[in-house]
Amino acid sequence: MAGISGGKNYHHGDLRNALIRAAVDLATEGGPERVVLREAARRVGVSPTAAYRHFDGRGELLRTVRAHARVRLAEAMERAAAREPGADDPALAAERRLAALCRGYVGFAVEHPGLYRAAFCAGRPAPGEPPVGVPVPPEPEIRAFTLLKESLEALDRTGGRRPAAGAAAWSAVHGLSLLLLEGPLRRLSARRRDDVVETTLAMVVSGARTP
Amino acid sequence: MAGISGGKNYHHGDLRNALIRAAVDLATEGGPERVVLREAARRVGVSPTAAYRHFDGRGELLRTVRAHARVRLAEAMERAAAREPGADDPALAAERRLAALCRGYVGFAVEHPGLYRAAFCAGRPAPGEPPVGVPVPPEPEIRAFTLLKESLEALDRTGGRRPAAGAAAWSAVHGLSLLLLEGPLRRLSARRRDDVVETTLAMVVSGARTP
DNA sequence: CTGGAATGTTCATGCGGTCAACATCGGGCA
DNA sequence: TGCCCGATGTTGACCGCATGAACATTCCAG
Repeated sequence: MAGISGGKNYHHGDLRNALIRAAVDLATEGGPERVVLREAARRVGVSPTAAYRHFDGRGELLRTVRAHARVRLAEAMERAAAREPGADDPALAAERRLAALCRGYVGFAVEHPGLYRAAFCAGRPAPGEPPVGVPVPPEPEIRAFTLLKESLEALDRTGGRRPAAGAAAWSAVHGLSLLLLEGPLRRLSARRRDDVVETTLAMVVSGARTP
Repeated sequence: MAGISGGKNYHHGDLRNALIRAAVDLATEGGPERVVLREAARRVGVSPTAAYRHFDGRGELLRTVRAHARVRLAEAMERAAAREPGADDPALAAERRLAALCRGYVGFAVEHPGLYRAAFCAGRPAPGEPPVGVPVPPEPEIRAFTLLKESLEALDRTGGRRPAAGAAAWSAVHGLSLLLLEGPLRRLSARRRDDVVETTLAMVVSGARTP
C-alpha cells in the first residue's frame, strides 16, 4: 500500500497523483499546451521518464487533466445553479436554472481560462509528439453537457422546445467562452463582458423556447 | 525584381510567399499546430533558417496564415450569402442573410477544419517555443465578425434588436463550429449535424429579434 | 530471506525553434 | 565596366521536449 507512508527517496509512493496534480497546476497556469511531461516531472522532483511508469505518455497525462477539468467545470455549473433562487412558476424556474448553468459555465471559463481550455483540448498531438494511429476511444459523457440537456428537458416539460436545442445552447456558451478567453472578445471590460454574456443567455433561453 | 524569372538556385526569388503557401497548406492539412517552420522550409526546399530572413519566427508565420484563413472564411460567408435568394419583405431578407452568413461560417469550418482552427488560434507559444514577452499588438478587424454585425444591423432596421447581439451570434456559430470540429459533436452524421446547425441558427435569429 | 515485479534512473535518438558565423548572388555606384 | 555591399541562404550548434532501451533500487510475496 502506498498509504500514509508518503515519499521515500527512490520510490515516490504516489507519483501518479503527484504528476496529475502538477499537470493540473500547469494547465491552470497556461492551458493545455503548457502541460509538458518533463515540467510536471521536474516539479515533482523526478526524472522525466519516470512518468512513463504511470502514463502512456504526454497524451494520456493531458487526457487525465482534461477529465479533471471537466469535472471542475460541471461542479462550477452546479454551484451556480444552486445559488439561483427558485420560482413558483416551474417554467420560470426552468429558465432561471438554464441561465444559471450557462452563467456558471462561462464564469468558470473566465475564472480558470487554462483549465477551461484544457477541458476541451482535442487529443491532437502537438508538434514533436508523433501522432497516434489508433482510432480515438469513445469518450465518457461530459457532465457539463448533460446538465444543459437536463435543464432544457425541464424547460421542455413546461413548453415547446426545439430538438437539438442542447447542442445549440452548448455551442453558444462554448463559443462565447472561447471568444472571451482567446478570441477577439478578450480584453473586454468586465462590464461589457457581462453585457455580452447576458445577451447571449437571452438568446439561448429565447431560442430554446421558440418551437 | 523577382519577376517571372522564378527559382534560381541559391536565391529563391519569392521565398516569403512560397513559405506562406506551404504554411497554409500545412494548416489546411492539420490545423495550426501542424504549421511547423522547419516543415514549411523543407517543402519549399530551403534550409530552416532561411525563413528567418522573412519572418520573425514561427509565430509570425502562423499569424500570417491566420490572417489568410480569416480572409478565406469571410469570403466563404459572402459566397453563401450571395447564393441566398432575396425576399420582398426586408425583414425576411435580413433574417435570411444572417442565417446564410452563419451557414457559410459553419460550412467553412466543417469543410476546412484545419484552416478554420488556424483562423482563430491564439498567438499562444507552442511548447519548445519560448513565450513572447511583448504585449500583443492590436489585431485588425476580423471581417467575419463585421459581416455578422452588419447583418444584424440590417435586421435592426426592421425591428428591435438586443445590444451585443453580434457577439452572441458569433459565439453561437463559433462554438458550434468548434464542437463540430474537435469537440464532442465531431463524428455526428451529416444529417444530425445539419439538424444541430439549423437549430442553432434558429436560436441566433430568434435571439436577435427578441428585444 | 530472496528473487521477481514495480518503479526510478541514465543514456541516447529524433524533432522543432532559434541564433551566430559564413557563403552567394545581384544590382547600384565609382 | 567592374567591384563591393547588402539581401538572402546555408551550416553548425544549442536548448527543450517526447520517447524508448537498458540498468538500478525497492518491496513484497512465497
